[in-house]
Amino acid sequence: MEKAYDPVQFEDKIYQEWESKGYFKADDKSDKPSFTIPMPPPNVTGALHNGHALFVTLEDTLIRWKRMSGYNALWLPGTDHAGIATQMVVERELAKNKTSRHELGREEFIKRVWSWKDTHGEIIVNQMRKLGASPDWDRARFTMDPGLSKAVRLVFEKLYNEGLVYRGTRVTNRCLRCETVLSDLEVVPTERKSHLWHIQYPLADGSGSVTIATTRPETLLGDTAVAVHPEDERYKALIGKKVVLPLLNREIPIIADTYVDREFGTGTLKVTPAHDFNDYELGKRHNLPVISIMDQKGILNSNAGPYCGLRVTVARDQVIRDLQEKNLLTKTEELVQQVGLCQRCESIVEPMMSEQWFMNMKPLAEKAVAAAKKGESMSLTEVDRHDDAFKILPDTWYSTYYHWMDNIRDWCVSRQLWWGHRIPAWYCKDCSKVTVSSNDVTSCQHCHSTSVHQDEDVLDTWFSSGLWPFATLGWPEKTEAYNRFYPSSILETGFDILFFWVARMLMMGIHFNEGRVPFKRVYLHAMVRDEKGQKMSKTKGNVIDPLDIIREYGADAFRFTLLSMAGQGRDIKLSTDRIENDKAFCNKLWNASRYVLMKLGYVAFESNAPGFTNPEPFQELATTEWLTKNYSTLHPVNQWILSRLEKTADSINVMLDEFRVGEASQQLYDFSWRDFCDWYIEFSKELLTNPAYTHQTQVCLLHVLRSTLALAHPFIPFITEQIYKNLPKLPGDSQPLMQHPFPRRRIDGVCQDQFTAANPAAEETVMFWKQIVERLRAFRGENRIAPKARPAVTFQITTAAEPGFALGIPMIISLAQIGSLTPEKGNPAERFDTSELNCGPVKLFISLQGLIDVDGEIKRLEKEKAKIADDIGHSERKLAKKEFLDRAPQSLINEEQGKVNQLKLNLQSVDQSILRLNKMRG
RNA sequence: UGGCGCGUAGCUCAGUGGCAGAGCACUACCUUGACACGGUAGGGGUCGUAGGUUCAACCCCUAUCGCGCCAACCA
Repeated sequence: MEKAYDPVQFEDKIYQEWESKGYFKADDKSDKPSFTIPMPPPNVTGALHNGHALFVTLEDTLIRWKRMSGYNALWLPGTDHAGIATQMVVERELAKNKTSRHELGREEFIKRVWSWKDTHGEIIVNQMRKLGASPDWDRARFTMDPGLSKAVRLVFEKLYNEGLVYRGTRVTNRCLRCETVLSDLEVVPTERKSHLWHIQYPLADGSGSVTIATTRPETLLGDTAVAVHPEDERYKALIGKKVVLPLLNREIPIIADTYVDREFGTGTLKVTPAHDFNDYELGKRHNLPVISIMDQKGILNSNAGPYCGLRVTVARDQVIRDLQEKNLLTKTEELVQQVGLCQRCESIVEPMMSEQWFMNMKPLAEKAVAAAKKGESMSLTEVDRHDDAFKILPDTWYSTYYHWMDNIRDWCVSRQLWWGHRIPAWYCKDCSKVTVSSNDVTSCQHCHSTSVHQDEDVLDTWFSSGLWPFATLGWPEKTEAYNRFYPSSILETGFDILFFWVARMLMMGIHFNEGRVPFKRVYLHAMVRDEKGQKMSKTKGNVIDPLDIIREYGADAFRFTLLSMAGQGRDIKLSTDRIENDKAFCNKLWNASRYVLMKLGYVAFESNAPGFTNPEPFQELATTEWLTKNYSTLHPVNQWILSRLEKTADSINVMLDEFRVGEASQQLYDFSWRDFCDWYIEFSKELLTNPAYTHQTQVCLLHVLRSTLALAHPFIPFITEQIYKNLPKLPGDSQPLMQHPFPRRRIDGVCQDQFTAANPAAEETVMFWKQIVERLRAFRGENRIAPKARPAVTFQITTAAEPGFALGIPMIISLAQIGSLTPEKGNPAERFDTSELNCGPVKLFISLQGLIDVDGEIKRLEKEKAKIADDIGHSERKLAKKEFLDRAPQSLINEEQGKVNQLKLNLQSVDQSILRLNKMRG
């Protein structure tokens, strides 16, 4: 094994091995239980960013864990065609070459996008490999694959026939830059400084005027009414009268509607049904005409009279100038207004009338809510058994989910783009009716005319991603894969696409799979931010490139950082400090492994390495069998580490199941570093010198190391696999670590550990020894006893604690770096050069022999005395309270009393020490 | 405006109704044959604020302040 941990040396090599040997593959015919994660398909345009790194790491950890736990694990990868995003990127490329999609024409443009996809679509996929991702690459799907395209068309047709998809004309959000309509979700409300213009509308009868306040003066050209609140005393008399629309001189009515807020502006509202969602509803209630004043590109049309041909923004300035000239603009206020921006290009979204395809979501949403409610009331294991229920973790997201679902609005699914699934609807030139079909249509189903042409629009990208969990498995065919892997087990993704994607998959999945949910659990992770908590963006220049991180720290360290910071529902502030530390963790594991190998005599590190001889060659023994057979003969330290290992494995299994990944990583870290490295390895150095324990300790070292590597493998797969390769092979060891059984308690038959390792007695014993070591070390530290000094220590022990203490003596001597630890024979109170330490049932007497700074030690003891006195006071006050004695549980009272007794003993010891030291000082 | 989350050591965060924890950073010492990407010891917090419930509150309740996110029809 190489002396230095250098991830670059082996990560790629190991990955190639895994992949080429087919270890990532799921099996359609396996009789193992299935476990499925549909991978959120990244956009083909994308390069790997930290958000991807997070989901890849989380999902890879889960899938590796389940795979090792004996499941037929399928992680189904793929990519998304990402309609607008990809079209935008390719258009930008075209612009660089001074051309445009319009110049190329639709067919040629789409060809270009496909070729772009072919050259760029694999980039991100390969970057995932760098992270160690282990999906079944052979099953990779693309949202515009023939199979998925077929599913999309079929779903559209079915929904149309069910009346859930329909064509309608209404106000929609239109991005003028992208030249398409958008769904509500794709419009990002953003605050921005604007003005509130007060405009006078003269009454038609000449009896005065009404002043309205608006942020969109140019839309007055499309006004079809002025609205006031029916109970507004100021305007009551005007209801039913008419005003003359400034600049156009059209007469429009004054209507009354409670929607109007009397407090805002002037309390009167101009109504422009064609260019405002609320005005549209208002107009519908009052049968107002709808006048569109602009075309789809935002150029004013003939309805705008003299402003025809102007861009909206230009028209606004012109309208304001003209109103000013006519003295109709009475006031201009500053105000902060919310405007909708296009999610993709951040240009202002213009609400305008257009004819689009919509999907009625209510009926589907109701079923998706029912499945959530059902799952919410169940335990995790329970929900896994019901196909009509699912669970959301962390559960704080339920309320958000319900709120959105309960208030769901129809979804505008058509887009005026070229890149995407073309809508399978054909219009007849003769009877002008529409034919919707999943198959290409050559004649009108109504009049049989062959004069038909397909809808020019494509579907919203999310329409196809909504089918992802089942369309990728071959739906509508009931393929073997479909039967085995639907419903999938876990859908893991960022909360930012809960509505865009997760909710839609649930609705579509339940609707098209006989009421069976697409996944049993939804895991939502936090967003990766920079170390200041800001969103990473290229413009801010705070982007940390995951590939740079991997190059510098290795994929494992990066993964471990992401996992340990993936606290639930919170931002992840990524900083390189943290990654550095996790690389140190990997390094620690690496070196601990080298130590174990060295002590097994498996490799010699130095020419003068102490030659531990192997009583039996390790190739010939199975550690678990050996341990099972010899468990009762194991030294408490060996039993202790096996016990710690088992507990850790157990809680890691529980935590991973509950998606408490951060806590699971913490457990792994603490066990590996604190228990295994800091204590067990140190203990083992002493144990190995005793021939009685050498062999069993070697077996334990090997067993614990192997188990730790297995436990850590889902988190940090590369380094663990690499170390594993260097370990002695046991009988039956022909597989790589990634196929090794995951350590766990014997709950489901997958366990390989046959001995019962949970051992509270051994844990207690070793804990006691550790405490003594820590007391002694602290004593040394505080008294500045020279590191090389080896003070002699004697002890007195209670008879209850005596049995077994002898076994701990060499351990304590070794770890506390003392000269000796022997039973106290004389009366230490008579020796001035001895300090006394109280450690529960053991009293330690340390021969100081001029080793210490007497004044310093007295000072320390005084401080300790004060602390103990303080603690005694605290406890005694507590015990003196009648209410406490009456109400607190007896066990607690006993515990408190016991504590006081112990503290008093400690106080005595301290007093004794002070006394002696004072005498010593003379 | 509503919903949710967060405010704990200098920083990043755990945490449980029973005298505050970890990692990093900091200080001192240690180059001990796995590891200086290391070891040992140490300093540091009235757990946002104010009330309440309780024998006991960082934890439960109420109010309040600050930060963040999400959903919203106030032009």
